[in-house]
Amino acid sequence: MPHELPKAYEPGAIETRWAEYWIKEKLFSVPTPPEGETRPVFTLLLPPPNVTGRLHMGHMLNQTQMDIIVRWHRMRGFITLWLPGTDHAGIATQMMVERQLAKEGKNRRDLGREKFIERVWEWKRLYGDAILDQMKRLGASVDWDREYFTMDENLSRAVREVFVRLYEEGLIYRGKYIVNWCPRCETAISDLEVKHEDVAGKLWEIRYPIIGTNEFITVATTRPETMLGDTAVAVNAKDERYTHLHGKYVLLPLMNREIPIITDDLAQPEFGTGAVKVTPAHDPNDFEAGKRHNLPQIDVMDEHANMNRNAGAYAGLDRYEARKRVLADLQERRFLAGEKDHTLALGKCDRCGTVVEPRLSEQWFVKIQPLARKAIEAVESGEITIVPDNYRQIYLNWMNNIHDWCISRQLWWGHRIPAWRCACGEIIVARETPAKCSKCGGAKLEQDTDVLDTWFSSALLPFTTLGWPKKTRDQTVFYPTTLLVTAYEILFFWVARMIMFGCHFMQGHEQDPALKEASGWGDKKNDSVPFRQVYIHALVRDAERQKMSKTKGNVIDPLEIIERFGTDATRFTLAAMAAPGTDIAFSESRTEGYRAFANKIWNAARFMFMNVDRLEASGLWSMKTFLESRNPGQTDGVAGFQPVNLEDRWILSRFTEAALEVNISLRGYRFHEAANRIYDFFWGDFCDWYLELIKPRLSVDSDEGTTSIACGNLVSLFEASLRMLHPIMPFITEETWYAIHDGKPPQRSIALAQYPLSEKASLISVVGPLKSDTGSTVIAQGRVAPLDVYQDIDRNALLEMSILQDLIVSVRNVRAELKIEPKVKVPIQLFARDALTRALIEQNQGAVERLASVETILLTNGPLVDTLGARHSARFDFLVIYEKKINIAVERERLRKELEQIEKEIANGRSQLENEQFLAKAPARVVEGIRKRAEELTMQQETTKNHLRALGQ
RNA sequence: GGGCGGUUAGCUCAGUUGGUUAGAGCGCCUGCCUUACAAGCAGGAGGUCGCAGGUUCGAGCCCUGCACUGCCCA
Repeated sequence: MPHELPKAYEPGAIETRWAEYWIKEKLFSVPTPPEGETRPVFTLLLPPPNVTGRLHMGHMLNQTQMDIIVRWHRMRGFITLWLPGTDHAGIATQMMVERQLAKEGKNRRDLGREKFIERVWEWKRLYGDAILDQMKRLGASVDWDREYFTMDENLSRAVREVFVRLYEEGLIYRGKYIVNWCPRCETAISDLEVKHEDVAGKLWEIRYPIIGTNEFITVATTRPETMLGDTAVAVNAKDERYTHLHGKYVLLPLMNREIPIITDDLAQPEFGTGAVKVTPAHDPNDFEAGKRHNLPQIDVMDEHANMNRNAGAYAGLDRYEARKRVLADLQERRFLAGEKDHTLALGKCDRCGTVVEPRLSEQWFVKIQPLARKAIEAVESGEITIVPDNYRQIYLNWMNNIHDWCISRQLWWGHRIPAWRCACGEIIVARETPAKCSKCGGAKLEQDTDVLDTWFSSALLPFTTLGWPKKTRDQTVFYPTTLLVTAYEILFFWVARMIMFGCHFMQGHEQDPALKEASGWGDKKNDSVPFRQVYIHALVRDAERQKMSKTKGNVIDPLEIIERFGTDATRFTLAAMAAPGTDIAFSESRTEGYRAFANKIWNAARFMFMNVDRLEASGLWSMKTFLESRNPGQTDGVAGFQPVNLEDRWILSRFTEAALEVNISLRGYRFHEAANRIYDFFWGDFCDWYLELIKPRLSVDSDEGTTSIACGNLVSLFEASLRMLHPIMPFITEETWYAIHDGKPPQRSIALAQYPLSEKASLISVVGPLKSDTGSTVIAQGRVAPLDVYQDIDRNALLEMSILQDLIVSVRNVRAELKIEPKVKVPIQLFARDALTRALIEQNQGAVERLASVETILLTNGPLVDTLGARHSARFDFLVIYEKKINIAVERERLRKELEQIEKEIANGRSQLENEQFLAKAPARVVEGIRKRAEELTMQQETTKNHLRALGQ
């Protein structure tokens, strides 16, 4: 069947078609594996995007990396479950809907709680799946049958269960404390949701008159308006300046309230005047001090950060207006002693940017220490590994300094706290709505109006998505999940909390031992952890390394990039730039380059099909017969390949090296290594050399056997290369793979075929470098592998081919120097220094002639004279026979520069070789290398000198 | 204030326990519409690896200090 492919690759239609096909066919759905299943398991939870979300570059990077790892595991034969879902995102979603209401001139209170929540659900139904639809365009191979939403009934029930259990265990408590309050969102937020920003502010000094004396004590503050709520002045007990004031009282200016001078470490002698005002209701440190000294708490602001009745004359004013008025009044009454510039770290609401107000209020908290202890242990003991490793310390530092977690939010959208208050004052925490009070029996119960922090529910997902609190087969198989891939930003928000909850609620859980062993986790002792590994990826920035943000307007829309360059090229860009631990400065020029790569693959496919079609038409070969004979569905290698010629042996070895290395790179989440390795192999080896070398064998002039072997080799190597590339570029590989199989492949998708050499690669352990003689491959340089892996690499073929390539490139180089017209073929004289090289060149004479535009090769029996157009190397000399038409002056200059370079290196090498210390201490391999290099250089030096002489110098 | 990272070609970045000649993509220069590919092919220029010391036979890599820069935490 003839293949009509357009000359340039057009990804658009192809990609959407396959994306739809994969979903329709449910290729990635994973039913619960039955008892007795022995295949290895790989489980990955998708960090649930917000229902308010639109796909951005961060998602795209995150999902590309997950999809690469997931597809790779699936092709390696793992039962591979990738669980997708979305997060209800309490504050964000509520804000969206409130904004929508505002356009109608309404607010949520106009609607009432119930109506409002209905409205949010409606909004979620309309817009909440937008991001999942966009995900489908990326080709993310998730199990859509298991898609969840954090407010689903089963997940909500699990949230209540967790809350009640923690409450019963004394790990959730309710209390009146200072929390971070956002006056705009009108809710408490956790420490993590406050972002600190250094701003230029003032430090004001205020004089408080001391009762019974003519003295004043001067306090320093950045927030003068809160003085209205002062209930003490603190000095340090060790500060001798104030010793005489211990036990005295001051009269609080503007309020005329008598408040004590207390001694407390809150006051640091070096800061300001050494005396500080104490406002227990408006500062967390003052709050603690207040408790130590039994001070009253006077709250002077309301939930909008406006001054309240307790602020006396200032009631009703906004906090900043109040500050101005307080300062003016203090000034007027001569209480203001000074004003200094001062930079302060201002806390702002992560969500809306409003300056956070420390507020005294009644909230629910998680007592975090007992949970943190287990979470620290899990990471310290290596039961969970974090990649890159430096995040491990960051995690542990945070975990060791953790504070109790405020989990109640004064919102309507979210999981409502399962606590009820009886008229008698009793608080009842229960899984189901209680009918009557457990203490007084009264039926007048009111549920807590607050909802839970969104992260509280998402922290449970690794087990609740697998059916918890029921004990399910899914849990036995898929828990702990294998990996978590996420950005650093949510290491604390989400990752840390999942670890805490996982270790707590899944304590005692055991994964199916056979599956655990098969999956490679047999050495792990703790199956309560939510995942075995965490991979933290970088941030995607714009080309100027700026963080992308809507306000800056530098957001790159991944869908727009996809439209222009294709999903495959975009994915490849992200993979190729994703060196662990480094942020990605996304540049379109790179994507353009990888679109060219896709085009290269496309055209290589065209070349293959062109030959296949031609040979089939002449009855010399049959794709169908060939494919059936090799049974490609059953192999992870290059089945049906017959290495008869040097180029065959060579490309097969290069493929083997590449595939082994790609597997090893993916194992370590080194996506950039894997991507570059495939790129170099496919373009640099396969297209640039192999295709060129086999062209003559594919031509009609060749005999039938030669042709059919060449064509079979071409097809089988191409097919295997597609499988190697598939995790990174799923679309173009699926398209061409289907074309190879004429629409009837052995599996329903290349995604279900086998990954090249993954099993062999898994035998290679990564240890220190064991440099080989040739140093030609990474495999040889850095890894230890059992012999049977090395046996697949034909070292002679690699060496021989490198000699040929060296010859061809050198001749091309000389041709360019001599300005020989590209079309003109020239004869060369060639002397081979050893028998191997001579035989090699004789056997591959045609290749050299064709690829280097050589007319004939005249083999000589002795070294060639040095003259223009000649080259000398360790293995051969050659001379291009051509009338010189070059610019003498330019050539001379070039040679002079070259000579300088050579002599510098010779001097370098000589000084090393004359150094006895070096000879004594350096490994023989290195010394030998330098010696060989020195010989070569001396020869080159001679040649270059001779050339210069020939030019009249 | 505390902690962590970065500084390598014009740009964006690789560089795996120190070892022969520091790489890639894009850009640039020269020449080619060579029957798969001009989104291509062939060739080329371009780097005192932030600065200053030190350890070592040998440093882009290890140590110390400095400069600039980014991020996180308080």
